[in-house]
Amino acid sequence: MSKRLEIASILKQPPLNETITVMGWVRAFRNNRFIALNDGSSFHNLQVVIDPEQLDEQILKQIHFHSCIKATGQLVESKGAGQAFEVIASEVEILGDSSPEEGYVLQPKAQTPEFLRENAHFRMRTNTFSSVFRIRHGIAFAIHKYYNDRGYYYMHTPIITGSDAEGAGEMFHVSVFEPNKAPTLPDGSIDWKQDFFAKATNLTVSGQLQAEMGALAMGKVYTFGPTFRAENSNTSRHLAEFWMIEPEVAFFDIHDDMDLAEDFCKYLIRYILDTYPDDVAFLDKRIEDLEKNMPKEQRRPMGLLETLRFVVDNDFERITYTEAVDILLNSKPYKKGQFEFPIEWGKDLQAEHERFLVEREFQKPVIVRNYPKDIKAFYMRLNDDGKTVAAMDVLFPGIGEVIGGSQREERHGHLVKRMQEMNIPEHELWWYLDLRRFGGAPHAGFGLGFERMVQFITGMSNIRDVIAFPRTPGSAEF
RNA sequence: GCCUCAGUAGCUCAGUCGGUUAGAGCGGCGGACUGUUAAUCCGUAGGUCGUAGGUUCGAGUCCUACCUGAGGCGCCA
Repeated sequence: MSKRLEIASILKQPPLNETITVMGWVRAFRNNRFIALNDGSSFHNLQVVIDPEQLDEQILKQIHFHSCIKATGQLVESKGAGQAFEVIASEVEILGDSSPEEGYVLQPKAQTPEFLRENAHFRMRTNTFSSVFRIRHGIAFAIHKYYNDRGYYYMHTPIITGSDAEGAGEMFHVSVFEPNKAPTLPDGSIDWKQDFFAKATNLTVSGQLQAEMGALAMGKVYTFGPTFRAENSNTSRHLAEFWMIEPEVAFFDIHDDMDLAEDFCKYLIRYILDTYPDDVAFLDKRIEDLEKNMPKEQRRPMGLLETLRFVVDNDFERITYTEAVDILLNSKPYKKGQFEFPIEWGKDLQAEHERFLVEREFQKPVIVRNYPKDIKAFYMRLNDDGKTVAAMDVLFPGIGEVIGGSQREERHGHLVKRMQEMNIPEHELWWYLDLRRFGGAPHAGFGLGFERMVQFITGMSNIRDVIAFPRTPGSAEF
């Protein structure tokens, strides 16, 4: 019996004229004779050629779209034009039929992402989704490689958190109480002291505060883990469960932080361009085909591949919030009254404003820094002007904010004052304040939305299509 | 949470001004095919028109509510 080989390794080093065994899923079956087989090891298929007259009729009938088969035969140079090699099968075995008659619904044609999302248990068998998930893996790997190569330590921050003050929106509660059976105090409120952790707990919305402990001891750390937000956000850029990367670095100021963010983004894109060129090329072609049928104004200004290369090859634009406001106030859409929301120093930039800056004014990624303190979180470092904080957002074309970060407030007095102003209970974050009282240091960090980066690199328009199991309001299937 | 649009065969869609038996391509099923590239060709089956009400002689088509999905906004990564 010949050894089973993966298609990726066969294409890399073809064992020509040897008898080999391959296993995989049928992507196409043409002319009763040609099977395009894919085993996921590579974007590419291997053609298996069968002789319908020699093959058992029962087996022939089970060679359906996405049936799983095992084929043994000689690897030869292909007589056809579409591929270099093919296997002349002497033996074919059906490992798993996938009969449409029994209800298999996927078809060998373009299918909508919405339909495939409803059939998410099968969608990785398609070209598009297998490419997306190979690239997703590649980005995850590159993240660890990037930080490991630079002396950062990977830190696991808690998924269940006891602090209610992380300041990043609605949280999912974690409790062992049965609904409506929770013990209550005389005033009717729930007695969390009787719960599993003897306090109210939630799923984490950020590992940043804990990562700061690491940075102020180990110097350079990063987290990469699941993050949960119970916000009722219904957009193509939001998930209730997503993955976030949060580097946190001692002795970094806001400029070091921006340098890291830019270098990191470019590294990830370059890594994927270098490592998964076939998958990127396919996704590039996919978007080109999709946009053929769209009106010009809805198309991207550049193709996917072109956009990725452009981001890698050009410096990100860096401006302050105050400069951004000035640019917007002098912009054509503002003067023509085309913005829906007002522009005024002190108000947060709306999506339409960010989009103008990134897609019209600069036409490249933009880092906006030094936001008014009143629209940002308590832990961001107050600038000398007393009005702004050392915060920065990295804005990408198409998907908006990919990174949000800041230099952290390391001065104990300043931090306490901010917490009081913003009604953050000091006793809950006693340890966070202690980090400023004992051996504190300037430090900075940011959070990168993993799925948003995957979205950007793959060009998928909905974030639900770059995570295997999307969790969104009203939806937790699979 | 707000706004807009959509829901017709397994999938993607067409269905005119409210009018008789609801249409196509793909897929399925049956057949043909020794070089195909989402193969092609011939034949064939398949629909309670999202759900519930309402208007009307008559509703896929008009109205109301709800459900589901998409896009945009807000919130954010």
